[in-house]
Amino acid sequence: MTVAQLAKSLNISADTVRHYVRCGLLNPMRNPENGYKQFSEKDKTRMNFILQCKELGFSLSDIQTIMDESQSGHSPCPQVREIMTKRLQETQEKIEAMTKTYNHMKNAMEVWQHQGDCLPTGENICHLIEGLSEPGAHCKKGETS
Amino acid sequence: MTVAQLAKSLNISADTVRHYVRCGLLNPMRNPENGYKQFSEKDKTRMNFILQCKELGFSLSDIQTIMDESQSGHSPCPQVREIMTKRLQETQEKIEAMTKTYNHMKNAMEVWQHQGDCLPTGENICHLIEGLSEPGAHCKKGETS
DNA sequence: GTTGACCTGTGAGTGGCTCACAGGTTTATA
DNA sequence: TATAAACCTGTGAGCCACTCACAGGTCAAC
Repeated sequence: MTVAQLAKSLNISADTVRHYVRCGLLNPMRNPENGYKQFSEKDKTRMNFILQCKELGFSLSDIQTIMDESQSGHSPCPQVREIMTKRLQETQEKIEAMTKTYNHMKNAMEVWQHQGDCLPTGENICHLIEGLSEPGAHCKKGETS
Repeated sequence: MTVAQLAKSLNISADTVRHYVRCGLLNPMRNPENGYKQFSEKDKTRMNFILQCKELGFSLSDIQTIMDESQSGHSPCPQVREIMTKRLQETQEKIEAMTKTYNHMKNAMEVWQHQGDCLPTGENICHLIEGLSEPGAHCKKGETS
């Protein structure tokens, strides 16, 4: 299989395949005639594993770690559990942070619905944004449209 | 104000301040004696604006765009609304994607509680992970600990 | 044999920091 | 006044997971 064939069969981009090869997650043979990467069924299985791991929130280097451990004959399971615990918490924190931002955004959009646009003065950059933290300061006069 | 003083007064890292300067979001004077960055009160106000924008989900280049528009005497408000609409949707999509991943992770952790660790065979890498998508395949024998 | 579509590998760019590091500056002590 | 230690500076490079750009190679149809 070439890069494009493997990519298509797994519904990912050829660039992604190349990226994983460059990272060392995959080590395909080379076609001696033209130097192109040549993937075996085993490579495809490996790629599938990588994709499954990604869905589970593992980073590429996590995946490398797991595969290395397995390759060297040890059980990767304890590491898998440990890494997952870490990633689970990180993901939770990220979601919380993003949700907080999202709520700020939503709130801003609502407030802005009732405000017109303003021309900048030397003192401020955008009334909409600056007004949010100083409730009394948002645009009352000088509205332009 | 030096980098460290500005950073401390706004509770951000000195590296972040330097980063914004490198990006062109801030253009502090230089102390002619030693070439150090020298921030004015106006720079601090500007930095405050940047931080507010970040909380609202704007990217650094969004912020640059907004400040440029304002600086050139035009109202940045229409752009602010437009960019925000885009970022709001992006943020929602990101949260949804992360939540999906999070649920996968949670589910995996639960399933794994009832499974032992396995030694890798030539055929697989980690039963825990591979077992998730092939419900019948997860580790039943050969458990090691 | 030649056109043109497609594919290849590699280098570089993205965002938003964060770290490393050599050297300059400031402060405390001798 | 000398010197040592602590701290601060600017800049370069690295992080992650791709994605894009691009010059050149390959292949099928005519």
